[in-house]
Amino acid sequence: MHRRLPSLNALRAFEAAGRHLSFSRAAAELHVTPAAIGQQVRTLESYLGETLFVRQNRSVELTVAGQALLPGVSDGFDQIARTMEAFYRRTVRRPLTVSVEPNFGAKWLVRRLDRFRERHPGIEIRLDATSRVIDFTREAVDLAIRYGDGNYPGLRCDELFEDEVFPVCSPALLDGPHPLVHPEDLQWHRLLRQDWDPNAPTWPDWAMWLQAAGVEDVDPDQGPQFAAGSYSLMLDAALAGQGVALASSVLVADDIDAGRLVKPFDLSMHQSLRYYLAGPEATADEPMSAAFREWVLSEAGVSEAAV
Amino acid sequence: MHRRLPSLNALRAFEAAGRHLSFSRAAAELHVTPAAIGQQVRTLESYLGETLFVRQNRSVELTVAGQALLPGVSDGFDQIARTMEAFYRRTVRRPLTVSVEPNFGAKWLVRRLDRFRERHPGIEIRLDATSRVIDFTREAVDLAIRYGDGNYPGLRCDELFEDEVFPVCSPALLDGPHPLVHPEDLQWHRLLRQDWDPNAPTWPDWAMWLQAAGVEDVDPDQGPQFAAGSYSLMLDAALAGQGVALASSVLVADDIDAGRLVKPFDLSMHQSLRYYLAGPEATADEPMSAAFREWVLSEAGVSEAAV
DNA sequence: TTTTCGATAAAGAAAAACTGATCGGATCGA
DNA sequence: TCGATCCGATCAGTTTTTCTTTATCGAAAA
Repeated sequence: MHRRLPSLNALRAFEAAGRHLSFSRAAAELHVTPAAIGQQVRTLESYLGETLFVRQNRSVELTVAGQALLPGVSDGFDQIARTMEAFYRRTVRRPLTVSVEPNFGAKWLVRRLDRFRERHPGIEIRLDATSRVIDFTREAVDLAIRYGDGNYPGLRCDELFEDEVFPVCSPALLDGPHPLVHPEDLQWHRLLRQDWDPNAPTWPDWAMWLQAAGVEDVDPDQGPQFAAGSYSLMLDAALAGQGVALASSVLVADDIDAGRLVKPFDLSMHQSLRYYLAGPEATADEPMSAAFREWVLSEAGVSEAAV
Repeated sequence: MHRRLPSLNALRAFEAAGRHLSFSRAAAELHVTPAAIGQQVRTLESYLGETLFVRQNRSVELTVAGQALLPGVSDGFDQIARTMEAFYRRTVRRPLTVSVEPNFGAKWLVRRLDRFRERHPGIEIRLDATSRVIDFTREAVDLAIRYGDGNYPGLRCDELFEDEVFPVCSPALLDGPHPLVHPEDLQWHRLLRQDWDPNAPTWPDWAMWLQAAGVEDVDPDQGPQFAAGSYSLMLDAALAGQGVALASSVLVADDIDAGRLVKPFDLSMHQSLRYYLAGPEATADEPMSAAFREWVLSEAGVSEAAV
């Protein structure tokens, strides 16, 4: 079977533009710029040797040739799209179960999952938020994201992030009666404190940070306390301007980017523990696991090759 | 209408591979390497989160998922391919008429036209071999390739080649009893001579070349003569080893590349006349004309931007 | 008249696709 | 049993394609 097909991307651009009778709307549908549509259409016209659109200044319409071409092409893409939809639905789809450290899941992963769904519409993710150690041989878990030292024998393990800990607060606190300029200024503010599960890896506490900062006249034991596992409550308090929290760089990155939180001092405490993605070697190359790993590493800004 | 389609190229690779049950044959069909097919299929599998082929060591077969996906996708591409074929056939297709200087047409253009057809299956070329001056307003000619000075007022004109003239002969003459090493050696060989139409642009003759080479004891008036317009007969004689011809670089480039002719001396006579592609400004941007111009310029090794 | 909207052009950047080389396991013939 | 061969996998590097960015243009709308 010999098919003489033009560039399929050009054909798709033409089809969308012809259906909408607008390069801009076609561009919106395909998530590209109108210029890209224009170029693709021109490529197709050059390939065919025939003008497909009459360009008016504020609109386009199909030429006779374009009208002749559009319906069949639309049908073809429809057919393919229907097949894909059926495939997404009909195939028995085992979800990919990812066990995720709860704070990381809430503050980092779930906000990005939409992008994964967009990229891999065939893969359904099932999240399991826990810090438990996973026994992959016994539990129906495909991958786990954990905070630790990366020493997980027998598992395929990829580093996601380094981590450091530093104070964060609402930007409102920078403007108040006692602006946070030097660490000493913390004496005027409440320190939001996190209790730690004695069995789990912990972060530095305020006493350690204040010592590293060389500050002596701030009481590390004043201010609201939050139970182990209530990290996000503590962050909510910080977001609400109720005090200054010691936070993990990974977990506040989004809030800082958005300007909801600020980092008043430069001093960070580097953590030897990091976030890792771990899973059994045996399933590491299955498409679902591989796709998730590749995606999460690229979201983490780590090219997989560099690991 | 919102379609969630994977990469269309990946889908096409999968379809071909599934139809042939072989990456190699799919690669042959799509004119790429098997490695490319393998990567495209892997991309699709990662997108879908599902293995589509079972790889055996010397063959592949479809998984259940692959079997579910293939028929619908095939149908879609078939539909598009049928539409394209119908479009190529049904649309009233005015051929693109290109008037071409006869020697250039024979020695350069026709050998390359297949590549144009492959790139633009919708455009039919009609060649008109003549050296006449074309009046585009009166004759049904879209473009012309001419040998001249590029001064064609009112026309869109692009330079194709510079030209130079030098002796060529069959490689057999290099090994004979009187090998061609220095211009003086020409005295042992026949000079193939071309008469010129007194009204047309001419090339240098042997007398001019011998003078430039500083050779005096070779008679420029001995050897077979060929009538104006019989340039290709003269070249055939040279190809057959019957003598040495004065040839244009453009018109013998292919024969020299293929080793059928050689250029025994370094001395070339530079020509101020060149090959040009010319056509009316008004139609220069029509898809057919633009496609031909772009193609012929790229074949000539001239990027259109540089003109 | 001025603004706005949609299309266009050129150039450079980003992403996708492909090649080429190498490896490795069946299968086939001797 | 041993090569030789075939087919696919993989990886790095490169080419090609595709896209964005920025600026411009002309008619329609305000």
